[in-house]
Amino acid sequence: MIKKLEKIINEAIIKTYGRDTLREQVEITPAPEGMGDFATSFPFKFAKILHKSPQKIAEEVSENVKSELIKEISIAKGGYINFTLSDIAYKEYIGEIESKKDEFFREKPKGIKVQVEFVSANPTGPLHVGNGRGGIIGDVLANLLKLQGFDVKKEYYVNDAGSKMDLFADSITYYYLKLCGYEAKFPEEGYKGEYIKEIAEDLYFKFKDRYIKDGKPDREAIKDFGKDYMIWQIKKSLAKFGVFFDIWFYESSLYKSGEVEETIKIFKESGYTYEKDGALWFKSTLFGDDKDRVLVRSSGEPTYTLVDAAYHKNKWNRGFKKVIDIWGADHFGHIIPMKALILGMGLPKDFLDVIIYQIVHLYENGKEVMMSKHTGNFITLDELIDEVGKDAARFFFLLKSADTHLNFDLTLAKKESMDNPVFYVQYTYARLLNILKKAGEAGKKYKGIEQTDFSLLTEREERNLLNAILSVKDNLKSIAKTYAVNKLPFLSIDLCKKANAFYQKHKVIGSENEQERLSLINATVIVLSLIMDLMGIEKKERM
RNA sequence: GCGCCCAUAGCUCAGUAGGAUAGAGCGGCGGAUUCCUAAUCCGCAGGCCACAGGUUCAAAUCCUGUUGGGCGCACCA
Repeated sequence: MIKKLEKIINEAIIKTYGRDTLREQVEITPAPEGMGDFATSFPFKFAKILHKSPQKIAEEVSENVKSELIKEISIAKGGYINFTLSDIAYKEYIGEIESKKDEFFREKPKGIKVQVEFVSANPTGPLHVGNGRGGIIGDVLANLLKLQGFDVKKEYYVNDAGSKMDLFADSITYYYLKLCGYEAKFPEEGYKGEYIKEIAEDLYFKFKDRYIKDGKPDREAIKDFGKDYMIWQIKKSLAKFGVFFDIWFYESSLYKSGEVEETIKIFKESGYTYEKDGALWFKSTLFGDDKDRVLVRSSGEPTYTLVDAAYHKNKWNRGFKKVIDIWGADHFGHIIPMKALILGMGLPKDFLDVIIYQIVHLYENGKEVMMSKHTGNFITLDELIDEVGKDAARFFFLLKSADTHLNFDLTLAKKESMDNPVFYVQYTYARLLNILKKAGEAGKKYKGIEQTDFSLLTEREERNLLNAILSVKDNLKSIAKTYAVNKLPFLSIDLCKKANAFYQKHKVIGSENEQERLSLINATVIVLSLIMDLMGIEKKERM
């Protein structure tokens, strides 16, 4: 609806001043209470350019606004223009929602392949709560981008080739050797969690001492076993969390396919490399980095940096035009080098967007719970979901914008889980649905949009709810554009507040404007259902 | 030291790409239920938007500096 109003205003501006160079300056926002339905403040912006007062501009332009969608137009506070919408505007809009349902909010396929890569935690341990935060941001963003018509794929990058994996294998080996009756020494900096022991026990249970030959453990085989075990665990946790990936991409596959070697060649041929101290360096300072980066170590081993470059080249080769990587704050330092690598390989500058989410701090009984895979002292995502439930966990993670720290108070979450806003939204949904159900049972027939007259809905609560619905499509578009998925729960809460305010004060069934109110509630249910689907929150028919 | 993120009500946080009187939840106080789900609603109290300057008709929002908290600055991943 906002888009439509913008168009109407722009036409009026052209008609008034004969030019449209100011087009982008026009913004339509919801009007403050009691000042109509929507508003714009563009006359202030035009004042300097046109050498006229905002008041005058508002007057001149509003005289040229001619649209059946607008019932009333008024000027306030020296230059704001406020609109009151006509019955036709509501009828058209609500009518479309009624007939097309979710599809009304879906944009036409753009034919653009977009990849969202997230979680991508090393398969050296269970997912922790921070991975949950990345998981929900990625999952919901993917949903949102799909709605906007992009061809979206969700991908998990499995780092199964680095030195961390060796350490992981050696940690398992320690317990495995002991189970097989050998002496063993726990590796320095090894992974200490209880799960390491469990993997070793599982390995021993299944294969006894098959992976020890002449007292020497088969590191690769143990690594593979541990990796598969961990990935299986991770997939289970994600499923419980409602997160599913289209593609599981293995780092090791880049070695096998020769793409790592290929990438070295690309960089060497680009002329952006040099040899120093026996290593191959990339001149990333040419692309805004503050130091050059090593691609191949003096030992001949490729660095993580190089492999990541190969990985992103691979993404490009698969036809993605846009790649969104979602990383924890600890990877912050990698953004600039990564973008430099993209440019160094000759890929477009806007190919990669990175979303950084800040650390999740867990609190229990007022004290912070320290989390580290190395000490083994951490709360897993699994445990969190068991404590507060999938819906609450998703909603809570989603609620804060990615770039602010998230304090998750477990004690509070456990104690007050029934006060969690997710229940508010689910309850409201069930309640509204019940009206439609009751109306059906009572034999109340909805006669269709043509038989409704929204100008009859003049109560404050009715207008607020109607206008909130009219903004949703534009809201979703702008949220997708800025990747600000944290606004989704707020959007749903806002809608619910308005719905509940209406519900509390006015009856639907048997009321004078029953037709119009049924239409309003029906549209609210459709919109709320859509937003809950986007967030991956379960819709309950009764609570 | 350098770079980035954060600082808004007692607590947890929003603040729609500079706009009208800065909002919500929780907590506190006071109300509402013969009626579609009270897991609800309405009202009151609570603010130097960290601090100091600047830009603008207009700043919580943009710029500069200061303070406090966090993250990053590897031939780790």
